[in-house]
Amino acid sequence: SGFLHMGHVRNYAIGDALAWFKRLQGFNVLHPIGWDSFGQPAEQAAIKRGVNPRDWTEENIAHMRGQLQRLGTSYDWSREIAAHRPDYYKWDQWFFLRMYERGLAYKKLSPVNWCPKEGTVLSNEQSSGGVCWRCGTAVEKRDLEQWFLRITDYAEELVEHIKQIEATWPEKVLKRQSDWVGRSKGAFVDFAVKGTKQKIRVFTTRIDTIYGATALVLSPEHPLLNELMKGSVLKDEIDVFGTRARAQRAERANTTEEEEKEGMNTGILAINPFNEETAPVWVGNYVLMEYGTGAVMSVPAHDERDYEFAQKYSLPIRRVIERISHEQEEIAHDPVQEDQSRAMPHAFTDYGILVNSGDWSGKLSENALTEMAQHAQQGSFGEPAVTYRIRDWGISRQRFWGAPVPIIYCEKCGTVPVPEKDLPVQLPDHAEFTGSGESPLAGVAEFVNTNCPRCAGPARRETDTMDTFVDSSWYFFRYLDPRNDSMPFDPALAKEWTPVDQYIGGDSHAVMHLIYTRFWNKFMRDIGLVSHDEPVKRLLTQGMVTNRVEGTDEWKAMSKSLGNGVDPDEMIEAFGADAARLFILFAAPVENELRWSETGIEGAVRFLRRVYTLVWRWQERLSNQPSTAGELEFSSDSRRLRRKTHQTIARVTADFEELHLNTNVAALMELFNELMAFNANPATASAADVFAVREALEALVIMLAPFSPHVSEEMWEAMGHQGGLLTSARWPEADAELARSEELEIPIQVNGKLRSRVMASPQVSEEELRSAALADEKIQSIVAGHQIVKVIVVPQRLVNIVIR
RNA sequence: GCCGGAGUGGCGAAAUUGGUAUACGCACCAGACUCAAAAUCUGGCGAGGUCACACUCAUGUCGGUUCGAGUCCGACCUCCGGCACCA
Repeated sequence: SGFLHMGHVRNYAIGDALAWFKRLQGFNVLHPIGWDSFGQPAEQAAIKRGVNPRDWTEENIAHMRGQLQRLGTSYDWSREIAAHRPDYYKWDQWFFLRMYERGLAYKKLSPVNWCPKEGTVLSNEQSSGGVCWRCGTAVEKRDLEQWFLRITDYAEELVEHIKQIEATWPEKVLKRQSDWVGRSKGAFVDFAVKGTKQKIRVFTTRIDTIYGATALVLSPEHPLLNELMKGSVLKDEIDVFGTRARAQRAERANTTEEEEKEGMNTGILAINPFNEETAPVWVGNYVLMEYGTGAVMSVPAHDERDYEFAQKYSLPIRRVIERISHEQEEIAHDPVQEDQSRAMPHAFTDYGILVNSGDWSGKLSENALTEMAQHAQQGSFGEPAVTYRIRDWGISRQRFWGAPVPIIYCEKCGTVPVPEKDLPVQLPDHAEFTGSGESPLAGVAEFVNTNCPRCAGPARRETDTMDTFVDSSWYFFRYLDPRNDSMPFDPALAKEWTPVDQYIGGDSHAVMHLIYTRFWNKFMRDIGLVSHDEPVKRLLTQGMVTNRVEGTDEWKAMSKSLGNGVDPDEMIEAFGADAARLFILFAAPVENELRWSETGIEGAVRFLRRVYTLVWRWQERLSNQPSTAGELEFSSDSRRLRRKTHQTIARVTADFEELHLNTNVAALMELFNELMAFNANPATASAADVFAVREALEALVIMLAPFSPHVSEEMWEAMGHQGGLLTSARWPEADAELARSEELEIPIQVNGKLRSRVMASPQVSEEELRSAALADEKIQSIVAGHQIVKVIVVPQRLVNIVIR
């Protein structure tokens, strides 16, 4: 939208710190940036202010690039890309054509999510919860002809491959994805319609309860309904019911309450293939056409919804599963008799023992799941089945500022894909922005009117553009090869560099971008562009940066509309980029919400200034040639400083791998505090003292560079590294020997309570430690008069004396 | 309702995965410097208790395991997030 906010700064500060760390360790790091520049903000600006979306976008990019550079981010700008440029979106179109060839991109008329405020169609992922992901407006359902991508073909893999990333992606993201794909195992069962040759197919995950099915319930939108009701006196009434149910469903799209269940008996009878009993066929507003087969068998005894429905309409409730009893004798009773007499206060949804179920009675219901599904298959009235909740990805958008769908409609030849040699299908320079809801491209005659690539006759272009999530589904692969004009990227480069080692973003994209990009990767694998299943090895979901909303107690993500945004440029102006970055990484763990605070950032300024001052105090001594440690005599104080230095290096190095950046900054502050406490005067310090100070300061400055690069670079130079940039320095290595403590303080507990401490050498034996503890004066006075039951000695850790 | 995650000082948060709870920072208090203020420096800072110690209590609540529990187990409470009739 043109301006960075502190949420961006946090994201980039995390990534930049990691890139610095890995480069200093000697790795070859690809650290790119680009612009997801198609989409609504540019189009809104065009509608409201009449500006050209392309100019507006380019200006914003220039501004944001400046902001990023002022923050000192270390991107490889030679790989910068932008989605709205033809050399990028050409490849969106190329991918679309590859999918079209394989039947993975298709057009169909279907009820789609329509945001009335934005005047466009949205995907299911973008209208999760019944509201538009951008503006929060309740979405409506409209029947429109739209382009879809067959993400459902990959539903199984999207669930299955979670195994490959579950150790390195946040659990909550994978959980949401897994729920979104919504795999459920069950069975299809065909119920014959009495007196016709028709069958009604239901999906159930509980085929074990089928002897308890006392009705079938169809969705009001079920396609068979019309045919079955032909000639029935109830037909008109059922139609009215269906229309009303649809209207009500649309109305409560954004409410949280469950709708009252309503239904109507159709008068049709269906036959349960397991027991040949007839069951009435109803229509019900709670049966979704979009899931399963749009028809369910109603088992009131063992399903809460069916129970509620049966209660309301007095349908019979037949219990067919009994709880497994722990008391042997209870099983011996005849459970059928007992159940029939007992009213059920609610549905029993657990597994148990089948009763009242023909030959299946007495079996464990859980085991019957597979057996009954196989039985249905053998009898040709059903089969085991897996269904998914995820729907195909609708990508048509009635917008100008996106990649045109590369399709041409010819009167003679029909739907014709644009030949690859004609890509990109370029956006025109100008269009009318009415905000009316129809794609602005439809009003651009020179765009719409074209010739058919097959017959050369007059033809019209598709005027919808693609969802911007198409652009972002594969962009990180383009960084590998940003100027390639014959392929999206060279597969050899992908093999070398991908999957992405570390991806950083918000968890708001859990079921949008992050699921699309996994899908896209699998498709790219299938056409031979990449060789791995998953695009991203490790994912970090950073927490939001929030600020108080003026006049309230609420902390919300910074945004223009709430007026609680903080401009990074103002922070840079007031405190400097280094302090802003340091504070944002220090204040909280990277995945936590971060509440913005100006007093916090002042603390970061203070720390940097103190380090800087210290470097200047020692500068003169440090610019001389360093001695080597071997020829020096270290005092106990300088050995202590060196110990802290090497302990800190070890700690920071390890914590960086886990992105525990807040504790890293704390560790650097501790090292600095140790340096301040080091009792040596720069004017008179011994060579050994200078060595220890140099070692500590060099380590400190190098390890500070990922957080605060500018001031670190300047301090590096002041320390005598003129001409040798910090970027070419090497990350320090911890010497385990020097990091080891010379003396340990061992806590002594009595009955688990801390009572005293003794000093001991790290080599002290268990026996020595035990006697030292017992010899301690304080311990003796506590223990006196008690019996010592035992003494627990944890080497190098503690002693616990148990007394009675 | 279902599924996740989290509860530690006034605040942001640490705790090597069962071994000295409260590191580091913010805020606050006192002192030094200053005519004064800011900045800077020094010291203090969980609660109770004490001149000061000692000691007692404290990681949402209650219980359990253990020599020892912020960490493990069980029950509960509160907050945050996700999903929403998915058969």
